[in-house]
Amino acid sequence: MKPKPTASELEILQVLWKNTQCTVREVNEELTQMRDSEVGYTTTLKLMQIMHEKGLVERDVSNRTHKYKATISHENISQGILQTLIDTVFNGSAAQLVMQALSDKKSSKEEIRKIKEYLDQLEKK
Amino acid sequence: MKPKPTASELEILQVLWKNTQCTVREVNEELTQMRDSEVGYTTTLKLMQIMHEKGLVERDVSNRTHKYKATISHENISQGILQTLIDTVFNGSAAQLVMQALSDKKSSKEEIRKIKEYLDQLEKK
DNA sequence: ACAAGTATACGAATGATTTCGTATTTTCTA
DNA sequence: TAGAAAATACGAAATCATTCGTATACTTGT
Repeated sequence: MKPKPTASELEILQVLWKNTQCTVREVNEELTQMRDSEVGYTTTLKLMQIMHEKGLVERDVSNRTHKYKATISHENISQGILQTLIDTVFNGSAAQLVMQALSDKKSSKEEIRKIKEYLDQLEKK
Repeated sequence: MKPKPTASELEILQVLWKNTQCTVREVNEELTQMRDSEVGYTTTLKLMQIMHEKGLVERDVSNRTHKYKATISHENISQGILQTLIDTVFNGSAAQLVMQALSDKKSSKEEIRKIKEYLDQLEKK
């Protein structure tokens, strides 16, 4: 089974999800921008190599400059993370997590409306 | 400021939140049960001592067998975790997290109704 | 063709978290 | 009251994640 990505790996996946396909340099530059600070190029490279070993990314090696793609979807990963969170922190109740997530939030009317719509759809099924 | 609990520390907080007050042994036994495997007693002890240094728990030392309590609420911690998650994985949108959390779930009618009610209240404000 | 620039590979330092062994003290019980 | 059982303290090993330095190879422009 594919191992859970670590925090740094998740950051990289973030970039890959946005761009479909990336070189190490592209990822490295995005990363440097995301954090406030410079990230060593070889640091990013190494991480992406490790992610490749773990099967979290695949790469096209046909050119000198390798191209990387995520092998798992955002949905997949975030579903896993949420499930873990629900199990370990919210006592198994998705509803509890949802309400907590919305509690302090100044969620816009717009957002709330969207969520309600979504719930209506769910109920139909 | 109080530091974010690590994964293991969170597990221990879990137990403390359920029981209000615990001895190391009680926590250790719960832990052993939660995971499938034996956890060394001194391992649990050490972790709880570290948590004490960090201010994540307080303890009553008046008896030989110390009693531990969490100093932070479940709400506090889970709010922080959710916020981080929203920022790093859900593009800043609480709504996105919420919908994902409910997506694959066979949330009961009952749960959905509760959430809707909650949303209504939110809108009023 | 060579110097500068850019790529990968990889080992190893650093740092943080987790686990455990051992010493010491206290309590209980036969 | 002596010995077994159970508790704390603490240092340090083991593990895991992150960062970086260096070697080496390929590409390009002059």
